[in-house]
Amino acid sequence: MKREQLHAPKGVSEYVPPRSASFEWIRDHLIAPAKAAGYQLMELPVFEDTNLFSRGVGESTDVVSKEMYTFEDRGGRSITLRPEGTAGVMRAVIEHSLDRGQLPVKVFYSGAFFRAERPQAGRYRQFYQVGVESIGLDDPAIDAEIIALADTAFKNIGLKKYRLEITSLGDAQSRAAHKVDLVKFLKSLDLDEATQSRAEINPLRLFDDKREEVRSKMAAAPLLMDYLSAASRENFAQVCSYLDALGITYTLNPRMVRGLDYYTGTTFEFIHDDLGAQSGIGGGGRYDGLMETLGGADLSGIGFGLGVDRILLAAEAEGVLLENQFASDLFIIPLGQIAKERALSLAQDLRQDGFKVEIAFGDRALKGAMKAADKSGSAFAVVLGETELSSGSIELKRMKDGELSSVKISELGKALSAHA
RNA sequence: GUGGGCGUAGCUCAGCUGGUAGAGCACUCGGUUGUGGUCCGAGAUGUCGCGGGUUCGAGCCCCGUCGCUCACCCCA
Repeated sequence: MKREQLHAPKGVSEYVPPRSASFEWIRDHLIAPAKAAGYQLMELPVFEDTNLFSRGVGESTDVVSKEMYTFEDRGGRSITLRPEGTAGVMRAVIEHSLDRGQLPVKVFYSGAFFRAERPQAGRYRQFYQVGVESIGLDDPAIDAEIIALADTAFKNIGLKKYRLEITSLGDAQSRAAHKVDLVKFLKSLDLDEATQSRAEINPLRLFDDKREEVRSKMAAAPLLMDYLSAASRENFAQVCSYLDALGITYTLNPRMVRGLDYYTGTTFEFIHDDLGAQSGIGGGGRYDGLMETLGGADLSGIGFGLGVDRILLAAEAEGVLLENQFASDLFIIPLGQIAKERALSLAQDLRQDGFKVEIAFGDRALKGAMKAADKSGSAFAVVLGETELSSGSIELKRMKDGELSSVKISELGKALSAHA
């Protein structure tokens, strides 16, 4: 009986060798700067109570209103696969009273997120994000540090063709004042039905409409930037001057819109130029009311989410991933049973010393095994047979030029570091 | 959710106005005895996405369906 070929669900991103090594490398580099700055891991569930997102992210967002994977579990509870990370982090911070300790609470996370969207280049139904959050203190210096964490990660990866856009969404009064004028302005516009209803849900959304006819109409729209209260303005100026001091280049984009409702104050986005329509590789901002909304103390926080899938795409587009970055140091080719036994323990010893060591398995002809060593990209190869076992010395072959050097088997480790 | 493009070996693709499949790369083995990358030879691999229709006959035509892809929307 023939079985149907099984496929991964539509639109998920998955990584298998050899590309999985690049994925892992990118993800680790995204996390590293946060770790170096004292941020600690949050390992949270991928599914949560649906209310967490409808309350936290906002009912008016597309993410909540039409992109969530929501289902009922066996106990009749409404469960949702996490579409973003911040809400879950806040829930956990409140639940474990982390905010009762020293502030800010500094955490990072890494994992899969889910959104039921139509897949496209750089947009997946299951995707990966690395996020960082600093909760409990409203200090412009933290805003700058958070932004710098992402920027440093991109620089360390070797990305060049990305840019940072920032703006301030101000405080509640700033936004309220602006909204009145914006709504008035939008009413004067002749918009199609779909756009009109979008405007009703969240008038700010019209600022990032890509259609030319909408963009030209929006050119004269009142900007939130111009409605900032004195305090908000001062706060944002501080953030900018810290960024200047850090040597981080950015452009002000007063028309920037984020898709999650909880953002306030400093808000930013990293955009990559080689990516097509889904060009945002990361974004975030401050969220003043989120924690209180979720039943916690009235504390402010700031954080970001970085799209690992998209950043991998960007790194590949820029060609910054080195080909043999992940290859082994040594490839051992044993000849015969006894040699195989010795190869196993030799490999184990060398691995203990920190070398990446592979063994040629399955009795292939020497030529074939050598070919496998070549394909593996390993820096060195050795053939371990009767001669070597009895003499105790072995020919260490440097693969890039074929140069052979005779070394004692017991000193292979030394030789590897010396010849590298 | 809306619209465009595409679905032929693991990958990239070719396949003339319909006559039941090919190339390159990759893979395996070999070119005499224990050393890869070049070269030469041999070999393995496809329900031509799936279902139906037209036809003596369909990978090529028609319908449907699924999938992939790009854009809108949305966002990481």
